[in-house]
Amino acid sequence: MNNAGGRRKAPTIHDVAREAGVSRGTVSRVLNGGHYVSPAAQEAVNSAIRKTGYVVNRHARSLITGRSDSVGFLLTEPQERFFEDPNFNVLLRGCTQALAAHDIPLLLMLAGTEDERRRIKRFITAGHLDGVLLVTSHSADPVAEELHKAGVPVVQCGKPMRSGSKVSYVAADDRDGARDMVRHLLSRGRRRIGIVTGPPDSPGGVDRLAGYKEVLAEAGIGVDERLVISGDYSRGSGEAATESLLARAPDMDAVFVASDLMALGALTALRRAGRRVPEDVSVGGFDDSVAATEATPALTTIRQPYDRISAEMVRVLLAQLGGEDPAAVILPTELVRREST
Amino acid sequence: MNNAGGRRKAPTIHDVAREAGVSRGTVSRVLNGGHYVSPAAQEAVNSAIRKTGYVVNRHARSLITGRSDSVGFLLTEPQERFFEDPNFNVLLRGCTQALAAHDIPLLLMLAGTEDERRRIKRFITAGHLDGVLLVTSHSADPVAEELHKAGVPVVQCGKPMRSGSKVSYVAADDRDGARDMVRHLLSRGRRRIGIVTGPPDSPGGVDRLAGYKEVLAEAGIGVDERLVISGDYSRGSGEAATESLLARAPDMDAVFVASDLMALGALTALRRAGRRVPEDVSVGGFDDSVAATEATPALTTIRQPYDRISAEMVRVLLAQLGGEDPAAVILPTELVRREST
DNA sequence: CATTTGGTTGGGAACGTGCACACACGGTTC
DNA sequence: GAACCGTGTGTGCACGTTCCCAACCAAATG
Repeated sequence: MNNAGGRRKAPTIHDVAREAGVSRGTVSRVLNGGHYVSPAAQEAVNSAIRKTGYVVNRHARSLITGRSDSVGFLLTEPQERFFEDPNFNVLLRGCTQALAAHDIPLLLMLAGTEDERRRIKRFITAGHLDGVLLVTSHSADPVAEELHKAGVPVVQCGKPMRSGSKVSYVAADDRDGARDMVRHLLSRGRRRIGIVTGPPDSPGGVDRLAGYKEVLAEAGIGVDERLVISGDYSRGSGEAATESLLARAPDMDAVFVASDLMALGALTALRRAGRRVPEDVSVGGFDDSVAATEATPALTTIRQPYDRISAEMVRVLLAQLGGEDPAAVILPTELVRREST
Repeated sequence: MNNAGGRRKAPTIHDVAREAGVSRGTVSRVLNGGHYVSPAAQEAVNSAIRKTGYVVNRHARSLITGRSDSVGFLLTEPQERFFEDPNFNVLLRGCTQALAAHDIPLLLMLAGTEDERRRIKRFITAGHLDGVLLVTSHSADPVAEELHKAGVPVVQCGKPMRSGSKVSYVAADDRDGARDMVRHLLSRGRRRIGIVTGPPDSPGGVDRLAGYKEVLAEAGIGVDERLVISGDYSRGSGEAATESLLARAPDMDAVFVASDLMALGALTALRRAGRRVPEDVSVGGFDDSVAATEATPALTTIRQPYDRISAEMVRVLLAQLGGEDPAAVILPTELVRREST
């Protein structure tokens, strides 16, 4: 406590070594696993660390190991979606927490513009990130493939479109979730079931549509193409798409909307058209974001286990840093019944 | 470890020097400002940098300078609010972008639990963060003061409660915003104006209440304490508070709610009570978050310039890193008229 | 008793950078 | 001719850590 405002300089591994009466090498060994260290030395070093308040200098460590012990959270979304979609928050928070448990800081990087991407690529190739957690909705995004090719461990949230890709990913079971929802709507006596699916170039769009068609076929109901339309996951597109559906098939008695945010738009469109939910038209969403509980009526939806998704993303990434091969993880979804069906 | 893609090791300042036919020192000088370097050498170095694709190694630099050239974004909110409140997103994104322009990475750190705080404090005192951007709603938070005392540059979002504090902050003009809103409600012919303010230990609560009282006094209308209640900024608390107001003062013809999120709750409570908005009761919010535009009816609200707030937070922090004194910045608000008044 | 073995320890070298310092240069001034 | 300039350039060292290697020791083996 010598200088008032100024930060006094931190104790180094050298100070700890002197305090414990051992060499720097021994302290380093205690720090990194404690192999080949006698119990006595171990204890001496640990108490010296406590006494001096020593914290390892990550920069010096990184310099020699070549690792940075930090991870990037890369968001390739256009800004509007980042504002709008509460799911990103849940994901971001989950990843931050899971990494914190391993003492790994998370660097947030926005990669919306080409300029931002260039800067990030420079940063990564300079070795300042051990790995990257990638979040994007239009998962045909080439960035994952590029980074992977460059030898950077990547884990993507959501299934990549290109099936040949060897990039790790963690995703919910879109197809199965869609099946559950459509079966549920059938069980409520609905037969003219519409769908607002995601973009045709996103697996969320393709797989949810596939599940929908599968169950209808199973039930002996053919797919009426007038009941099928796609949106871009934004609220506004859900509203417009539902309007189109109503115009094309006025007898529609249910609609499965491939995201909660779009489902909010669907509710607006239905209200404006004078249809009551769920009496006239049932509405099913997808995600179980906060939007679902806050909607009136509260949305029946398919819960994506975002907390588990983020935890798995971190787990897979760390495994990959440890030398394991890329992996794909698909997590089960769950139907959450509320008021809209 | 040369894996499949094979990351070849990055070129160093030494490679650049050899390529340019100069010494490491000269390259370093070009990198850091370019003083005392001849135009010829400057040009040779720059083209060598381009040719080799050299990127400065931040770890080596940090090791010797003692700076880390990175900034922490500290969130001391309990998790629910982080999920719920879209304003955090805007702030986080704005700060990330503003920092990226200076090539400074942002490290996201959650400081909800005591354990997380300890870990963060260790991280900071180890010198791995040059400064901290702090976001918290209950701004009596001691963390800002603690970090400041420890000599860490801090910029807080929102006015600190303790008036003696020397911590930098950037905030919107709460009091003036509240004045604008109440004047607006008066101009719409309302006279029994209620208020759901923020927690009494937050400046958002105190100052907005002060502005409310001020304008009522100005207009010759006394403050009816039955029309005054406080919430905690959550949607649920807005709903409950509005219910209480209606019970205590059934003749209320307007309510100024100190956050958009709480205003959504107020709309719910009013709808349930059979009051039409804005015919029977006008509702004014605060923030102008996405929630305001998406509500039905769309909320009249006080716009907090979050984009400018984040930009100013970064500006003030960088200035402080450059040796300037802590500063307080108060930004003007703006009334945004929509359907709810 | 000499030698090997295996756990344990210390010391030197390196990682890539910035900074202090020394030095070169041609032109003044004393 | 020596001592000073100011600008431009190269060199050695330090930053705090990990890694490698040699040295040590006690116990086990020949």
